[in-house]
Amino acid sequence: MGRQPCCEKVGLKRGPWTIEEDNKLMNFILNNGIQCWRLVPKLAGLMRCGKSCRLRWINYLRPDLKRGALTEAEEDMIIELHSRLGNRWSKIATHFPGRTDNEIKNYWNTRIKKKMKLKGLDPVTHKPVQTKTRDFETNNGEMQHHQSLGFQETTVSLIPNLKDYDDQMQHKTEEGSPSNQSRDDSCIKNSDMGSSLVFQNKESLGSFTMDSYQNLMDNPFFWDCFTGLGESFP
DNA sequence: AAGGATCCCAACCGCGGATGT
DNA sequence: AACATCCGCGGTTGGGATCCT
Repeated sequence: MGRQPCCEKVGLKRGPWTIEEDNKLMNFILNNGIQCWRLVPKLAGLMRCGKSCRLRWINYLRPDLKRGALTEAEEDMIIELHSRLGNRWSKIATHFPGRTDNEIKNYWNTRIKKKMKLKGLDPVTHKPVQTKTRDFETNNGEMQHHQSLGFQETTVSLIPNLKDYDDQMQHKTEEGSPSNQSRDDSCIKNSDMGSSLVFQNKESLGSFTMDSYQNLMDNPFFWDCFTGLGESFP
């Protein structure tokens, strides 16, 4: 039942890394840098394949790694980025200095996915699993109350709109559209952690910033809009 | 206390793209 | 152009830790 070895070479060590191996790899890279991962294990005196060394360095040994649990703000940003980028974890991870794509992917799969399902949202499309939104809205007095507080219907469908927009942009890029602007550039004005995301040229959105998204997410009424959506869909 | 179920994450695999020859 | 090699990415899994009964 076991897995096939990732390298054909027999005798290479697999499984969890020991402290000694970590030290060897760390010392080697800090002293010599990385030219070719394939050569790293040989030169560092490790019985590992280059791929394994690369992964260990990137996901665990890198000195700039941020340790500890992800914050709520980071979690919200992951959701937002995932709604636009899909499962492109490495792209998403570039917005989180010190976090790895593996870490974000794991966090998504083990926690956010569940949270979204509990809120009645499809983790793939970010759309409510429910289709009869009209019935929901008309039968839900609270929803109307929230709208009277300033939450428009478009607010709830915001994430799906972003995804659709991103899909369209990707399609455009794949077709080799003369407008060569990258998808990220077209919708993110300043994508560094902590700065505002500004979505432009989208009829359905107008202008929308990450800050306002954060405000939305922080507002308990926003999440109330989804309460009960999942109950009718096991 | 025991043991079964579930959660979580480090590590692995296979694939596709980039680069070199 | 064709092939080989390497790297990086995303999906998946093994197994330790934790929770539940």
